[in-house]
Amino acid sequence: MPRSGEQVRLRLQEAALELYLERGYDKTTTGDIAARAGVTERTFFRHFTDKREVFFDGQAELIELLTGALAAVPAGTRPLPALRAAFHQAVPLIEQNLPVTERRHPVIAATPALRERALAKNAALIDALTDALRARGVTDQLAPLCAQIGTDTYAAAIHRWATDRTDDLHTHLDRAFTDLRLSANALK
Amino acid sequence: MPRSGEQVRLRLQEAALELYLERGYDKTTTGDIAARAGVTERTFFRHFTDKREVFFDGQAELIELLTGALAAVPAGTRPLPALRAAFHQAVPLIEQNLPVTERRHPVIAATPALRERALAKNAALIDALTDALRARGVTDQLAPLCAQIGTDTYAAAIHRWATDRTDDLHTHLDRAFTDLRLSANALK
DNA sequence: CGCCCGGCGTCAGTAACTGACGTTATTGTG
DNA sequence: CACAATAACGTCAGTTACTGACGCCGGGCG
Repeated sequence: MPRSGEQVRLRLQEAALELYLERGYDKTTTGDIAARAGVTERTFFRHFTDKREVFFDGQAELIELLTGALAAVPAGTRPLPALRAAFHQAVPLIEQNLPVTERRHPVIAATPALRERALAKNAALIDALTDALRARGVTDQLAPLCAQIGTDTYAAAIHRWATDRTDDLHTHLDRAFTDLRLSANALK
Repeated sequence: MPRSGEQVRLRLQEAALELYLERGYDKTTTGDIAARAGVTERTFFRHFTDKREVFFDGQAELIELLTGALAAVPAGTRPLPALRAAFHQAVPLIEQNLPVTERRHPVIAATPALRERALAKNAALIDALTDALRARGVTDQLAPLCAQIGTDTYAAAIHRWATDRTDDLHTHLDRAFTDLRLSANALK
């Protein structure tokens, strides 16, 4: 059983967020974060592989939730409708994480290194959804394309929702997928 | 007028590619690259901002070509057809760069740090295309989504073409956009 | 009570970058 | 054909992200 490792981890995350907001990402060292969390720099790197990773946690939960939801969609459902249904299942988790996400967002937007990592995390989600689509019988040709496009639409919906919160996330989700359908219909 | 800076830049790129292929990205230092190019480590960082950037050059040309091609598409053309037309214009450049791309690909695939940078470069392209779409009168809501989806489709086409070269890149491009249309049509 | 072990501290080391300053080679000018 | 101007490079010192090795310490378990 761990001593109190999980609490140290949480303190490190909170300390990093605070310092990144106060001084900016570049002007805070990993030693600063560790000091505010009451540990040494070495302990920081025992909990997080690098300075960026402390900002992106709980991604595994989202991937498990979405792949699980995708597997639960009735067989025979086409890829993009299946993805849309899975994303609807994730709405509560996203709404619940909004307070943290809103604090992180300006830091990520202002820091290229963090944007790169955010893109990498998104790519990992797409890879997982690609595998989940293949497990549903989607072609190797079609699975990566649909996973990518579906995730993009989902991301667009979240962005619209975060900037204009007059409507529900469910509503934005359906609206974004409708935009996708209408835009794609203009091809040919 | 510069001394011979451009040749040094090219030697550094070639040296980096060779060393990354020989020992792998992690086991080659920036000093190694500089030494093989016949310069010092400091000079490496005068030509490239970091160790990853030496691998991603000529992105500006592609962005200029695509945004220019997008601006040249007849007004009134819907976003995704316009993007498809622009991507067709870039086919010669991509075919011409294939030899270099093929050498870089295995290194990028094996190196997470380089994949992150590749994703960032792709994101920069999407941002440029988003602006170009807005200049064509596309909504702020629709422009980012279409730029993202169009670029994804274009990337899928290139990937299919690179792995199965029996067909033309033009053919793969049209096929991928058709896949997009058919997949999106399954929404409702 | 003593053993075990997981988490932490300490120390030393590597390598990616950065700023400051001096040096060389090329180019335009009289 | 000198000769200044300047862009590119070398040198040096420094910071910081990250890693491996080893020792310590506290808590569970027989």
